[in-house]
Amino acid sequence: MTVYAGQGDAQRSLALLWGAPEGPRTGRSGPKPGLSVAAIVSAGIAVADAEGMAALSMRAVGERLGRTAMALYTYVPGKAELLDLMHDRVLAELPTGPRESEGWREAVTDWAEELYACYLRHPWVLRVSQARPVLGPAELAAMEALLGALRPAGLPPARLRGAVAALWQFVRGQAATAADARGAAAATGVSDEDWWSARSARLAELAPDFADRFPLLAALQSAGGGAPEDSHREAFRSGLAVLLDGIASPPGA
Amino acid sequence: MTVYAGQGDAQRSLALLWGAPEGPRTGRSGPKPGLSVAAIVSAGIAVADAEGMAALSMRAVGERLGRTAMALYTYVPGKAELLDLMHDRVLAELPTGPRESEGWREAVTDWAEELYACYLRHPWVLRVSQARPVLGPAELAAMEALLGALRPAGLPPARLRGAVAALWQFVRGQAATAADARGAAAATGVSDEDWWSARSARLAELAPDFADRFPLLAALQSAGGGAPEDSHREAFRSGLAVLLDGIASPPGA
DNA sequence: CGGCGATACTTTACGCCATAAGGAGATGTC
DNA sequence: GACATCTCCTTATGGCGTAAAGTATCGCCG
Repeated sequence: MTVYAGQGDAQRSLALLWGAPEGPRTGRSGPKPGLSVAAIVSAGIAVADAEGMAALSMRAVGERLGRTAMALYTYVPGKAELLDLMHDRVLAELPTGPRESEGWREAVTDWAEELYACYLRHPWVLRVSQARPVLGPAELAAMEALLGALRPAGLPPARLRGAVAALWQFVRGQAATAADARGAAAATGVSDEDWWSARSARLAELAPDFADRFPLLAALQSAGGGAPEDSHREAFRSGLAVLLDGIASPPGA
Repeated sequence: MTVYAGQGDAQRSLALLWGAPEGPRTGRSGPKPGLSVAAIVSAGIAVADAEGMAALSMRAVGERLGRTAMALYTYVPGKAELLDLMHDRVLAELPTGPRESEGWREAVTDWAEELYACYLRHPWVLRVSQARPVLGPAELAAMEALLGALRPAGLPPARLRGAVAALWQFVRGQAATAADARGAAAATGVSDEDWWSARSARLAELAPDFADRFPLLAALQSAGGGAPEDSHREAFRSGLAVLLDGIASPPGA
């Protein structure tokens, strides 16, 4: 199941994302906190990485910390805000420093590869809604890094915005496809290759007129390409190439 | 929340998607069926359109048909398969006939606009997983239509695959962004514009060093662009332009 | 025409989920 | 020592998908 983030209390999420790193807490009564927002976020990521988004429940996170689900509500307003925090923590894995690439093509390619790999490490992030982003520091840093990589291309603002959108959506979408395929393979024990051939066989059975109804599709399918085992990477590379060429070329028609 | 589709019994889904259009049912005993797969799919789409993916439950669909949730299981193996059917039914709204466009750029633009509009009509479709696609007839037809539009560009197979992937992911991603923004606006009563300005103000408060930490982002933000009220369409258009230019240009570096 | 098997649909039940409400125990300040 | 404050718990509510089993309705065959 997909999960909306950014649907919680945005103000609270923002404050937690950018908030002070938990001062020394002087002059407050009551028992010492046994948990922390950071620990809860880590536990949430651990659960989601291990069991997937569907298994991410407040109970599961609490259990991993030796608490009940309700204990978390002392630190975090609710599940939606926790997701916002988890999202930004994951994006913080991306490098932000200046790049040593030779040109903007390489720099953008590096950026895309890093993001793609990050998404594959944490596939559940792809189930987090992207509109009305929560604008955590890591997300903004990733954006800034992409803008830095694209700078030498010298695009005007409108086109730059388009390029950024197209690149991010593409990486995200391809990562989602690859991640889902990997997840399905793991869940069912059927390799991607086997799954596709089984599906194709069944389809040929149900729609014997396939090649007539979808001639271009059939032609493309039979026009072999890269080895099937890395078809996801192949699609990623060739799609990215199209995007880079588009960025490099002067605006057309 | 996002929902996996294609996670149900793929064989059953395929059969239902491609299956015979319900023969006259001769020589069968028992009460006459009061429902049909098609009616259930329609009801599901109606519920999802009206209330969103999160509100799509077997109970809700059954209720709309004057039945209980369990009545649906006579016709459909489960919720996952129902989602597969709903997905393909929605894509069947797309035009498939030959286009009267003047060139491939226009043809591809038309295709992208149609798909974008379709996603916005049924935003919940964007919460359906895309890997291991169920390969319903409508989805294949949409693919075939895109290939037809791209044909005059004369791309070699590998690049064609890349272009298709990049285009589809881009449209899907942009539609998701726009749809989420619209949904959030409807749910909260806060316009996109107001939301962004409120968010920006809060952000400036929490991160006063914003312009120092993210100079390129700040610059891009202040470099005004299209009117804010159609910023989603603007991003869609300029991103698509980059993609089309990339498809038009010869493979680079 | 009687009865029987197949089918449509229902009720009930199970184990999940997020979280509201309220209580118990620990810790600090006065 | 009294009290306020804070952490964490137990309990409860109303949802979910769907397994299991029961009931009602129909068509066929004897």
